[in-house]
Amino acid sequence: MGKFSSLDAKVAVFKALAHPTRLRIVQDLAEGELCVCVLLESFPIDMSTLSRHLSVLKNAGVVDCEKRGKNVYYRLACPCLTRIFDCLDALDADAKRCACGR
Amino acid sequence: MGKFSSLDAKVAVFKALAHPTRLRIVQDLAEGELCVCVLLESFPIDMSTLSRHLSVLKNAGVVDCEKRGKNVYYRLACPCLTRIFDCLDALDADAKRCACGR
DNA sequence: TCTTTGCTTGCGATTTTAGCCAAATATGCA
DNA sequence: TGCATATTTGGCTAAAATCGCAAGCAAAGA
Repeated sequence: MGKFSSLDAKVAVFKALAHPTRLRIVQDLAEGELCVCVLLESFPIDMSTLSRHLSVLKNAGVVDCEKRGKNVYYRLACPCLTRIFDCLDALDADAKRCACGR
Repeated sequence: MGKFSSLDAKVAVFKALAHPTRLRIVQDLAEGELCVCVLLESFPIDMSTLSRHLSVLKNAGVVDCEKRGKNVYYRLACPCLTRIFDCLDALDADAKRCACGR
């Protein structure tokens, strides 16, 4: 049984992505791993709030983290997750790739 | 500008999918359009609740609806949306398709 | 050991979402 | 026109999510 095979696991992934800050975090992490303090520079929010967003993403299986020295580095659990964005972008960018022709 | 190009539009899509009932509705509609009364048979919830879930999906641009006679028929706004599920399923079913090798 | 830095967690206040019931609306049929 | 059916909307309450502040904790360095 895969990580995202159950309905609830999928719901958790979508719920994790269903917040502007978390979605931007995921987009940032698509470029490569980042530590919390670096992420914090991109977001005008309290570090505790950022930390909670990261834990939502982690619990959903969207990201992993690793502590190295004083810092905690977050990365996408699977880079393939960005394909989800590709799906949406494809609908915008290239109607021909969309089977329904819209 | 496509329908899902902005961050907020993407968030709305994920938010719409971030509920077990709505996710199952989308899965059901992937097979083809259905009217509210038929959908209702699949879910042990109040019709008013179902109607609200459908309006969340509609406002996010995930589904469209059309009234024909006494019934309202819902369908996926774009069948391609099911590619989002394919993305997740691919991670479970076929590790080779996943660039990160997990 | 003591202090600083980086991050997480407990908590309370506020906002958002979900659910049901009841009322409103719209269509079709008698 | 009047009634039944199908769906949506208003109003309410309960539950969940969000946020910042303050406190806790672990690793690093003085």
